[in-house]
Amino acid sequence: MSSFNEDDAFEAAVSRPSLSQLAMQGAREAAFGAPKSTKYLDDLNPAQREAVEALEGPVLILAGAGTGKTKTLMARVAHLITTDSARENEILAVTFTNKAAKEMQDRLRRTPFSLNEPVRWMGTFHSISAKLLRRHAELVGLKSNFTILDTDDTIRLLKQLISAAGIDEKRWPARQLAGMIDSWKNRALTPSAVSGGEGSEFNGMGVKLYAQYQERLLTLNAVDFGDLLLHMVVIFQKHPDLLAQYQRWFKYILVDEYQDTNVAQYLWLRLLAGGHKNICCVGDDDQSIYGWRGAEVGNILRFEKDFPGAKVVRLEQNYRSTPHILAAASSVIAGNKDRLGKELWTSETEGEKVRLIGHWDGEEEARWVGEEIEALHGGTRARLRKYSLDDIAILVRASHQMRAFEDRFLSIGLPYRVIGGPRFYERMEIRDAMAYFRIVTQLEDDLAFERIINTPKRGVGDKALQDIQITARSNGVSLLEGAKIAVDEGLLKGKARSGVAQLIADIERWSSLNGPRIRYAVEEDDEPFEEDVLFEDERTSDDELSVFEDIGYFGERARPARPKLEEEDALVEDVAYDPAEIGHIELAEKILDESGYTAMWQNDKSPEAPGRLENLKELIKALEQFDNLAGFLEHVALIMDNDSGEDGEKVTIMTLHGAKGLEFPVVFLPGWEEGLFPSQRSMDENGTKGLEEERRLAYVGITRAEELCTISFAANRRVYGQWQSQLASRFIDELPVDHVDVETPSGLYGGQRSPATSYEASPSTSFEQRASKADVYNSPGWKRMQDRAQRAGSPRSPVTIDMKANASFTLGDRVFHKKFGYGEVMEIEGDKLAIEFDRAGTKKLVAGFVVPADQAGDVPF
DNA sequence: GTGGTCGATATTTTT
DNA sequence: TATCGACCAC
Repeated sequence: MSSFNEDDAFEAAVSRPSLSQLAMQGAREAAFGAPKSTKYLDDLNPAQREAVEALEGPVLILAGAGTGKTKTLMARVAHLITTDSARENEILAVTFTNKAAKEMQDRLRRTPFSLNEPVRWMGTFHSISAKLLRRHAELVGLKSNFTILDTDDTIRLLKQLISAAGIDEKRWPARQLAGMIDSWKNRALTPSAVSGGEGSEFNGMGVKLYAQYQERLLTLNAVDFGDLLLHMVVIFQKHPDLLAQYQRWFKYILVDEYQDTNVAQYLWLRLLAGGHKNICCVGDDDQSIYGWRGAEVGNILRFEKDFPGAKVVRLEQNYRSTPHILAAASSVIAGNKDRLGKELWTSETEGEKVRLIGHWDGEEEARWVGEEIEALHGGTRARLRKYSLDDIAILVRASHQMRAFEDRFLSIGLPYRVIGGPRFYERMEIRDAMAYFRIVTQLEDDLAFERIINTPKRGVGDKALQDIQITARSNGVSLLEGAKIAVDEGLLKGKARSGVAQLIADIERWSSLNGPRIRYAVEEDDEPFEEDVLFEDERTSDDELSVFEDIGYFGERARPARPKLEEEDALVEDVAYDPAEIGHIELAEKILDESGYTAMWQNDKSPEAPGRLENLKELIKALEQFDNLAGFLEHVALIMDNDSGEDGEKVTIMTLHGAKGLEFPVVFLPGWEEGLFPSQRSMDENGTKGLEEERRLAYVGITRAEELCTISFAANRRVYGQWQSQLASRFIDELPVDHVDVETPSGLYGGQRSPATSYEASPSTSFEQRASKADVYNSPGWKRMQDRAQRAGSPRSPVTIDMKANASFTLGDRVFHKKFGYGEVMEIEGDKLAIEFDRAGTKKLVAGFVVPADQAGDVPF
């Protein structure tokens, strides 16, 4: 099989070989196949190249921030394929987030070499595990069409178990139990493996409840996120023959962000890499910030022991940030003891120093940042270029810090986007809609049924629900069946009865319309062990296979729901359409309409309602990319795609955690105060380990910046409504003085910001010397600000008025704001409005951010 | 079964 | 200070 290789064609065209050469080449190609181009190696630096070319055996790539990690990884994939070491299909590439997986796919597409087929086993630990578990579900007592529960489902389930166990839910919240179970699963502990001491936590019932929970999941034919991995680890451990097949299949394994792996993931990898040991892990111990979530930095620190003879390659040349920014980051991270050691460097020489500034309070800080952003955006900052708002990010330690910025930006009319809030699929309306889809797709999905039985209101309360649950349990059937019996036997009365009866009829009708029940051929080589590799006893039986096919769990690669009669569809066997079937998109709309769910939000007057309807529309739109509801549900269970098509330039506000892996020309790092950052709680709960993780967070924050990094802190901050005076963070003392400019605080009622004056460090400071909070506290600007503050009294921020154009509202107008809802205009001051919101109180806003009440739903951000 | 009030509570977050 | 959940009154 010869394939056209673009690179070769390109080279041939450029070098213009003679006809005879061409003929020779043709002959050679016919005999040996086209010579493979390794152009992707050309723009790698020596370290990257070394990492790419070390194909065999265990390799650890220690890739500092901004050192071309993804590029290197993808060049490695290219190299594996070009050197015929593996086919696309035999490479397992694992990431943590879908975003990272997607980025790899994109990157791979841009790598100069040509794929013969897609690299299919590239995805998150969870999505790959789900794919594997669907094949082998029966080995852990599940059916292949199991449901993947999210955190919310889990908590509701645990609540039931806790109250059934007669435990006071108040003292022992389900959340806490969920956290414990999760951490057990993160450590690959099945109930029987949990140690006695730990298991008797949670009022002595910890493990018992864990075991009960697992049983319940099995009867529900459901798994939680942790199970996806844990079940696979258990399967691999119990079935060495099966494991051996996968070991043989996945010839090369690549792992991204290895420092974030937990024990279960580590075992998962170790098992799969156990045969050939061709495992290449990329990571940065300095960016391990998920210890609290079960990540074990130990995994990366121990790599060489786990895989003797491992090759370790360090990527230290940074292509992202200026030298000052790198110096600051290096200087801070040097404070950590447990490190593999790495020093970032750059060939760049130019750049602004890291800016450090103290403010009087949090609002002042937000005000200053707002003004800075306007200046940067306007291009009026000396020595600096003009920036798009998209170039600018504010990275905070805790999400509550975002508020000050949101409030401020709202009132000066600076567009921003908050990343990280509730994820799309976590929103109430999305989950409700999904629950409808779930019950229709799987009539036994009790949790889904429970969720929607009274949404919208059908007069079904706790009592009615309980009756149904009892009926279902005593008959050993699903809730839906139980409900049917309860209706038939007259156990339900009045409203509840008619409501439930209607719902049951609806669900059955929708379900009958749910399709399409296409049988589509699984593409050749899509999965290991089709035909040739599959051992006879492991072959999925025809029955089971048809389950997959019917519900479309191979849906990602499946053909369109109603394939047109094109040639390739000749592969589709046995296409059976029921003429009564409607497409899944229409069905979804039908369900939401007929259930009254859409109407419920249309009649809702709360500020969120229009947004929720909007989200539902997006949900429907998202369906277009799938062939059927089942395939879609799988996607949503595992993916948080929050990329709602945003319009216009916006400043990004997000947490430091959320910023890992991203980069911005301009970064603001506010709130560097003891207790807040480093977080007091982190230090209290995890001591030095906690502090080191906080420090790594600081490192991550600084290294996000390409051109300009501004660190700030406030002397006073409102914490839970109480004013507290704050001390500048110890991390500030760890900044290298020669790479930092101390800016003059504008101070209380300062209004005008003084021009960027570089604070001259005392002559005795050497290159290695650290900056100090004292530099700020002793700066003339700080003293001036303190004086003013003392004269003015309590800490509070001035309100500046920006006179921007337009908007015509009259006193008393009813208006709508996306965040605050409906309200009435009470005051007008230029283009600024004071609005008394029905629910959110009185706010001052720029007129551009509200619309007349009758145009709700069409508000700028 | 719904709506209101009161009190406890308060990082970081992916799948 | 703000939010969420539980409990109580209609």
